[in-house]
Amino acid sequence: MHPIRNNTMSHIELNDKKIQILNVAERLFSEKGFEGTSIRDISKEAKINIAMVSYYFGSKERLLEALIFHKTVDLKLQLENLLQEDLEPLEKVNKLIEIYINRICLNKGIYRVLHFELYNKKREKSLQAFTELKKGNLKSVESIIKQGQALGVFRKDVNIQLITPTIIGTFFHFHMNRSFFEEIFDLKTEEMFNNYIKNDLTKHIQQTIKALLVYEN
Amino acid sequence: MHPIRNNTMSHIELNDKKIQILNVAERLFSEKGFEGTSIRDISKEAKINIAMVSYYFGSKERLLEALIFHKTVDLKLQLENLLQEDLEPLEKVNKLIEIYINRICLNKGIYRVLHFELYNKKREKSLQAFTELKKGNLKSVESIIKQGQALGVFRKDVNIQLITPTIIGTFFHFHMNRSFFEEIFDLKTEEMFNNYIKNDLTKHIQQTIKALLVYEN
DNA sequence: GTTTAAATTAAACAAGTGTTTAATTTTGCA
DNA sequence: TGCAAAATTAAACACTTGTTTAATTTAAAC
Repeated sequence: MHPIRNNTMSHIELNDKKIQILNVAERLFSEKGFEGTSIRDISKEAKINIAMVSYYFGSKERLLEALIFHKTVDLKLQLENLLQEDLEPLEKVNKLIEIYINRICLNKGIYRVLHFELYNKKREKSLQAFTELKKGNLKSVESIIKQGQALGVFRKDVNIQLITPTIIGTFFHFHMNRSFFEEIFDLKTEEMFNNYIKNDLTKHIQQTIKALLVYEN
Repeated sequence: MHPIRNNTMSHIELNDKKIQILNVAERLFSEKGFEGTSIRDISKEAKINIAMVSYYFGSKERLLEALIFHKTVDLKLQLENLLQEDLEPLEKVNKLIEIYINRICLNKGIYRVLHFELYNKKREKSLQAFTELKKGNLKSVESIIKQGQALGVFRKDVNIQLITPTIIGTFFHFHMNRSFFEEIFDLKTEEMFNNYIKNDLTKHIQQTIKALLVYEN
């Protein structure tokens, strides 16, 4: 009768209505935080009954788990594909940066949620899945850089594990202080803001990482 | 009778009990978020009556405002002092990075709160104060870099406004994914974690910014 | 010691929370 | 068409939320 009681998260099937709920939840969680968003908010915007969230996902907590799972499954693949491509090391790194920015741009909401709601260690389950994802990503980045080092293009005294923080961190900080940068760069429209990211911010990050990787004392 | 009704935030005097409340609030807001922290949580940990928060600060919202104001007033000065120091451009930049990291380390809590709770634009008042703070900081950074450019030490095609996001963003991303980095770097104790920041992470950021600023094609 | 204001308290307030229930409607299949 | 499972609903549940009230205690000034 009840579709998911005593079920594990990864086996929940996603019909249209569930995906609709997840999308609304993503936006609201990202805008107002997990605690700041009520199930009534979600059901109102998704135009469903309050009970449907519990009916479909079991609880608000498990809705969050389902959301994180749903939005991160395909991220891993994209980086692994990049590994196989036949590109020069620096081109690969630049493409890596573009992929990161693009991915996070497309999923702004969930990344905000991931960072904010997984910071306190209580949500063990979601956190573990997220950690595994990051480990996989780090491996991909590692082998791209080591390829460049083996070819003598990249210097070897860089802290590879800290390159991702610089890429994502720069982008994220820009995003988290959006209204500030909108003001100082005079980015009046959504389009102008996105264009700034696509051109200037991406270029800055690529320039930074390139300098770090190829600069000789 | 009531000490603060119809009063503006900046004029609230801070006695010991208020500061105690602010400190507890900072920790809890940072751990569980603004919405995730109840006044009862705060009053319990601060060992005061629930009504005292409203009595002292007027409301939970104004408690947050007071917290932000209280914790950011002296940040501006530190950067302005650095400007006056007689150092080589690169030394100045390195010291700038150390100041940033140190400041945020000392005030981890409030910076988390600032980023998370000020992201949605509803809290106009606190947001504006924060924006002014960032503008001032940017000015300091700008003139440090321009000094280096005038001396011919730094290249001129860097996006100065995006340097702070790289510094703070890298550090913040590291902090927000603390448990992940604790795992991959095997940082078992608080001390080891702080040492990693003080040595490796700081070095990485300094190395990155140096490369960006002095690298020639 | 009395008085007056401030500090502190327990209790109550209305509103909002996540979740469950039980009844009803819709759906898919025989 | 009939029937059983699934989907959907409104209502109620117990609980927590931020805030206010009114009473009491503490502190300071005269």
